[in-house]
Amino acid sequence: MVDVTGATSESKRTKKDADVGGIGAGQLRSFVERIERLEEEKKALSGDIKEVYAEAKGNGFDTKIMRKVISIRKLEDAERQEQESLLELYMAALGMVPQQAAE
Amino acid sequence: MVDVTGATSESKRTKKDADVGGIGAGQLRSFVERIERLEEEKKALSGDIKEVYAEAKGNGFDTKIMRKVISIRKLEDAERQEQESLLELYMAALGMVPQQAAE
Amino acid sequence: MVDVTGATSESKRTKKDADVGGIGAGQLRSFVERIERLEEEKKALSGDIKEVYAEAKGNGFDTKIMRKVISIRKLEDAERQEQESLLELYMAALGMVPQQAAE
Amino acid sequence: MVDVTGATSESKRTKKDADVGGIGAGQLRSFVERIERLEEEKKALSGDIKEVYAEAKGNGFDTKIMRKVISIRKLEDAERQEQESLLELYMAALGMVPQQAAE
DNA sequence: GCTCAAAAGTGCAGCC
DNA sequence: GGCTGCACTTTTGAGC
Repeated sequence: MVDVTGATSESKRTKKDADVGGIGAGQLRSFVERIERLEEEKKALSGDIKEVYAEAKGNGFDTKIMRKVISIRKLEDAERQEQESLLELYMAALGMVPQQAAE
Repeated sequence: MVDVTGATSESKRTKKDADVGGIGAGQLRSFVERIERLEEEKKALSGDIKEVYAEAKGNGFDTKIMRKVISIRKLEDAERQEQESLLELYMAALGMVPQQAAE
Repeated sequence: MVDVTGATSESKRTKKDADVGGIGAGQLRSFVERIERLEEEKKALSGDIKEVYAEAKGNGFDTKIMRKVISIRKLEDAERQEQESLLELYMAALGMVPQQAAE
Repeated sequence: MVDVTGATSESKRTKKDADVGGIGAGQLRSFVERIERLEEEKKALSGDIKEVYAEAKGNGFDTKIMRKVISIRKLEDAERQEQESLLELYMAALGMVPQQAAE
């Protein structure tokens, strides 16, 4: 049998579930479940977004254009942040402290 | 100027923010903001997942294999759901009604 | 004028069709035509598939269920391949070499 | 057991593989296999296309731009066909016969 | 015509 | 740091 932990173990004693391959299988299980839980939440959010688009369409809006608008706003936001980080860089280079870094 | 609402308006009165193009711009704004909020939450979850992988890696696990394991589990889950929907389909084909349709 | 070859050329002499932008335009043309030919074949196959479904429907089969069945078979096949690649991954992690890599 | 043929049968005798649900299961199997074969060929072609792109990249071409070029050519071709079919329509309306369909 | 699912294209992260 | 492979997004096509 192979090491299902995915851990780079060197002993590979394969004792029991709680300690397989020299590294905690229970720990691995924990990581995997946490990730799967988070991915489910992501999936749920995707569903929510889909619903909002559906609702918007039901109110006569063109979702294709909406998506475009949102993507543009995202781009602009990214640019803005880019500019801000550049500004901070300049300020740091000039020995200035940022008034208040936005959290 | 073009109609940025994406609404299938015919009047395009462009009065104020609350009513552009014959359909509520405020309503559109609301939809857009809801979507952007949800997308932010998704992004945050992606970050969380990334962190978990990093933590796992810090504990000696091979993230590449972990990802593979998770993808397989996802596949198995997908197949299970497929089986269920197929069963429903067969039942429908046989004129049977589902005992209780899950809401 | 811009470089339509897509090649990372530095000269941009734009002599003739056989040599544009310092890199063979004829070569590019060849690649493009090969791709377009392959895509046409793909499209033809899609048409063939459509025809088979139509024929099946003409013989009294429910194409919706057929599609479902086929998708499930595909899923099962995908999972099988996933399992195999996972096995390879495990073996690699254990420093084992594959007996013989299937061509 | 349910009717796996997907056929809209009313008898559902479920005799054996060659005749399930009143309609030929063997026939269904034939349809399914034909479709799966065609889909495999499609997949193979996708792989071929991928290879051509890789080869082009290896020769210094920018595949992203290549894809753009190809998509534009496809669009232009669609437009051209649109024009031609319109022309044919006009000619038919005028009682003219098409000389010979352009290759 | 609208909705939904499959396919393609794009962008990103991990790896060499 | 370039590249391959992967995930997400977008687009296209089929079904109802």
